[in-house]
Amino acid sequence: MSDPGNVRVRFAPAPTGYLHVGGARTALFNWLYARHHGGTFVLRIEDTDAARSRGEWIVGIQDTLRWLGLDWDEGPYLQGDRLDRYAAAAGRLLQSGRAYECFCTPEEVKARGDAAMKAGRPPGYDGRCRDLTDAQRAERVSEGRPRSVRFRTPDTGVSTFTDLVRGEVTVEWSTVSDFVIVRSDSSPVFFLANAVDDAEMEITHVIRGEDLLDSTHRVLALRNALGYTAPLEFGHLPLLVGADRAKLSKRHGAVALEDFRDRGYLPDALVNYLALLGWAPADGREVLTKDEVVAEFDLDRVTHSAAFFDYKKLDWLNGEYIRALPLDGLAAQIFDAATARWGDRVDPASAREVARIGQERAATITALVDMAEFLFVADEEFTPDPIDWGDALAKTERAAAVLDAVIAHLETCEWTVELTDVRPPIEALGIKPRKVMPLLYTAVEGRRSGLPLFDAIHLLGRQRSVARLTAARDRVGSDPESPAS
RNA sequence: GCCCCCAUCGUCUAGUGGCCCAGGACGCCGCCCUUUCAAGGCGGUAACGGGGAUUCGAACUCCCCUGGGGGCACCA
Repeated sequence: MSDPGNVRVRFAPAPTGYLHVGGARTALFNWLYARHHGGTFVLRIEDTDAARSRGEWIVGIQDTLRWLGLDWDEGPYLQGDRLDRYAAAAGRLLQSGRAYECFCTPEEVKARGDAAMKAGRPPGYDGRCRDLTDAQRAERVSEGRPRSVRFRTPDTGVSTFTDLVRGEVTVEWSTVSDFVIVRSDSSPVFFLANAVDDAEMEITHVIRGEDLLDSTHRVLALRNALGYTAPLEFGHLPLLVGADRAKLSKRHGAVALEDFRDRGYLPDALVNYLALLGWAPADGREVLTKDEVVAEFDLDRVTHSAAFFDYKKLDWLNGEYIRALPLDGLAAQIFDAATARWGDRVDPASAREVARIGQERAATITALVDMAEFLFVADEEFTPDPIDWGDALAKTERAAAVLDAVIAHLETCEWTVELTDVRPPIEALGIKPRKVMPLLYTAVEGRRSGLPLFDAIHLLGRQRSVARLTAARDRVGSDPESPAS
């Protein structure tokens, strides 16, 4: 649109776990950037860490992206299929002297790094193998020492690049130590594979988390050493943080996207919410369709500071989406979710009624299904929440009389929603209906809140409703008289 | 420890020198509506971290401090 060039972006997750909100947000922003600019969205799986990568995660990540509606135009490319390219690139770097063989073990490097840090020096690689002679190298090889390849970073000067969201970022090369690009088992490390792939896949814009900001200098140096000259721009997104303001990670409150699906969130609502984390449209709208976000999205409106994932706001937004859903669609979702829980006790017509009656009141699909539990659960398994029941009973005067009156009414009334309104018989006792509602809700629906009571009773049917109220009446009777009266 | 990034209501944000004694949204509080609870309507509470500098004038520019975060792996 505003940039008709051939934008090519990629989402490049490591298949070392499920996709969490941070990763999903990165994927989304890449997708948005591609769609806004009419570009190409590439999916690339960075599985160069064989020890941690798992095939099932490769599948899981794709499932999640599909669920969110983030379709990719190319890929998934697996780095595991491209190892020869990385080896060739490493060979070139070795050849040109931009990289060198390193015979230090990870343990040695770590130990020396720790010692350096204690002594107040930078903990990075100390350059021990930087300038080995041929003879020294031969000696180490003959000793059978492990051999990795390290990239030689410049000794002096500065590295500067212009970040699309943050502006100019500069670092002194003296603070960037040499880093491994090929492991001693000859597998490539992230930096190498990343640089090679971004070049060969003709990526034009790298959009990723701010935790990768510092590594950009290394990637740029690598690209340079490899002779890649095509322009590549970077944009670093603010991190998503937990309640403690620390980066979200799997062991730190990061929730798998699948959990959102299981908990009844709508993908469009989640996408909408995620888009608002670090970005806002110029006009301040909060509820936006994907197309609207695509139309407005660009990196120059991405914010700079970390954002906290606020479930309260997501709940509100998800509720907006549920309320906006066509009844048929909501009914189908309720039916599916309820069937998953109660099997063939669930019928489409009832599910549709639940959807119709509950649509206005639920924040999530799951919450709505929970409201239908009283209806679909087997009668012998129906147990009112003991806490709700106790609270309601304690606050209800003349509970026994109320229940008797309601039961009598329901046993004889015509079975319409209008007539399952149980207020008249309660009023006839000289009691305000609102005072006894919690008790009746709990008796019929098992909890103090849920679907509107008269609809619930009507849906449940005369026999089941009366049975539950009678059971409640029995419980009251066994109490040593209504406590509050 | 060193390097980098960041800094507006509790939270997500608008704001790019005067329109801002700072706007919106979520949350929270109150009222209304009402079949308890929600939803909805109305109203309210609440922020430019501190100090300098530039300027007739700073939330917006610069510097310092403070605070927060990230990075410094044969993880990505």
